[in-house]
Amino acid sequence: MTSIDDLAREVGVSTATVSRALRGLPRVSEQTRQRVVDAAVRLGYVPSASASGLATGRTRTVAVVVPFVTRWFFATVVHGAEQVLRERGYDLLLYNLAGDPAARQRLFGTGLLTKRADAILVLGLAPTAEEVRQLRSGGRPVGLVGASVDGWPSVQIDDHAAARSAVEHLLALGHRRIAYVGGLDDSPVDVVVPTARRDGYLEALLDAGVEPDPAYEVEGRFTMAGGLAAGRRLLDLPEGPTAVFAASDEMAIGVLRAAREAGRSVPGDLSVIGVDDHETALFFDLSTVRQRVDEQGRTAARQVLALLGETDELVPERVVLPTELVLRATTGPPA
Amino acid sequence: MTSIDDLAREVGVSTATVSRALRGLPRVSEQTRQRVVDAAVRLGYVPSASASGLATGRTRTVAVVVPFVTRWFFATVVHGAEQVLRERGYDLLLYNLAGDPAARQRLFGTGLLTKRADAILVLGLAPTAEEVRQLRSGGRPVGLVGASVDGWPSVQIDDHAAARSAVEHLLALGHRRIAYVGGLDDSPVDVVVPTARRDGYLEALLDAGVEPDPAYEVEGRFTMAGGLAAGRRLLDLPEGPTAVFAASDEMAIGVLRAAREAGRSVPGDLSVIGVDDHETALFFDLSTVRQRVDEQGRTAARQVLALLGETDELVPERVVLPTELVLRATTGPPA
DNA sequence: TTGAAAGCGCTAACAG
DNA sequence: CTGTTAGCGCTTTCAA
Repeated sequence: MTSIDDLAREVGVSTATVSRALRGLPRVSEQTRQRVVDAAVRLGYVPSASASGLATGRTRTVAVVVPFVTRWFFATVVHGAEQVLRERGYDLLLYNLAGDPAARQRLFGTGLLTKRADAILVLGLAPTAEEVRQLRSGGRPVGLVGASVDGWPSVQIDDHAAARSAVEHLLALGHRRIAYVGGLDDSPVDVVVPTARRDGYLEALLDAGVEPDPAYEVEGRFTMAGGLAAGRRLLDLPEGPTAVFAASDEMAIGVLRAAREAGRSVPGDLSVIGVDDHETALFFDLSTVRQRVDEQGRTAARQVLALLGETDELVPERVVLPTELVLRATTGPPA
Repeated sequence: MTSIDDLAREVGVSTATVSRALRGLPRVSEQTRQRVVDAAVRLGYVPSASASGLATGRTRTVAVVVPFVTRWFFATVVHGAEQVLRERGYDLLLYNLAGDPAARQRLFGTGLLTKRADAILVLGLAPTAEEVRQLRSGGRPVGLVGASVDGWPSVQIDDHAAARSAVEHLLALGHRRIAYVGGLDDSPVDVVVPTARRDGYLEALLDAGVEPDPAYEVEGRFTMAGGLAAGRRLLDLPEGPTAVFAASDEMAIGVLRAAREAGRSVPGDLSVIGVDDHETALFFDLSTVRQRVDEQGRTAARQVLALLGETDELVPERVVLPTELVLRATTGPPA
């Protein structure tokens, strides 16, 4: 492992000069810079992140906290964020809660994140007041995806409007018995998104003069399996819905499966619409509300980089990305 | 940010004692340890990773290199690895190649990884001889998932056998015109897995006395979209296959879609089988060859941790995890 | 334009 | 059982 000293000795300059040369700072002659760079390549020199981190107090690392890496949505946001971070030479430290509340507490409760990263990106989590306090005390920029907190940058879609547009589509088709499959549970995650989508659903119904039926609100845990279970429950109802709005495509796909199991035709007997435009939605011909997922990651990364002074771009503090109704084959008029 | 000095002063001991106490080293009285720990909690002390990294030469971080985070398979392996790393107090640095060959070269070519992490996990990539040399020169443990290199720990399935079992199933059903959808392209990734699966496919055919037809080998890029395109091509053939073995479930799902588009019934007109037992496979009733994906991540993590001296477990150097034929509704006898 | 030197916060001998 | 001390490999004044 060649160190800056080796390199300095090799070139015959001081370590200070090497440091300046390699980081493109002024006050180094073009000629020396060239010699330093050449030698660095020749010796395969790579600066120690620990050493420069210790000296500068910055690690050139961003911590990304995600509820579940295995979910397409979060993986895609991570992908987007990674790309722009990498461009600026930042590394990405991944913290996967995997649905474990203890992990969440450990992570936010201790100053861990703050010590290890220059900035923190929190995905799909609405930090509690206490967590906000703890994160704030760390003094590092924090960016949010899918939630927002005063004074912090955030990226999200208008969940309320997205839900409304889906439900309004179903209403326009003539449906009145419309169910909602979402995540209302007390899982460690996703507390704000499902709530907003449910509110949008309820509001659209009320505006259309349709009385919401509590039996039509079912837990789907944001997974296909959860959607399947939810779909079964709904189809077992004495007077079941003619249409289902699922707060995510994965749940919608589960509902589709339940319909098939029950021998109901889609959209003849049951219309189904989701949210996301998940990779698989196309393959199920699923109607959905599309959102640009990797763009959310990219934007969030840009926001914190801006706060770190890494870019001159003006990145708005609170970004709300548009959604788009995508009609495919799973929605149609009721029988 | 309270430092070890602050803490030492607070408790009235030396920094050395604080360091020992907090790391659970011997040669500290239980009483002092308690006082140190209490004070640490009270002051919210968290050691600086940069400082201890610099002092020890170890960062308590593992770098994980993945071709595509957004693919379910890799996200799931990362999830598995993350869990066991976290247990031992290791952080995970994520490097997503996202299919960019330049990124791959930058990553392996410079000593970056080696400097930043105590160990490296490479997923779904068969390192070139040059890359092996470079990684080896870093002197850090390297673990592989989905490939293997002499002297390095690895976890994989027997791709050859997995493919054979799928194809033998199709043969047993009476199919003779069996196509292969895989990844044969020169993408930066997956060079070994698709090849092994294709070989298994060919061998199974030959053993059964079936002459392989080159027109039946189609590129699917390991994506649903690629599988769709592949399926279309196969179904357009004058004398198309009666069965398709896709090297991944995602491609198999694409083929299913192509069949539906073309009005072919599955498995009546076309049988389809994949590999993975992807989350979505159940929902498509897809026959497949199941592999335990997160277990691959867990095992790989354990292997490098063992090499780092973090565990007493005996972890075999080369692990081959079993696969299992899962028969659902997309395979049946030819018409 | 360059160099000397003092840290950054922690660990690891070595003494005591 | 505890403290002193010398680094780890960089960055950053301050001088030259």
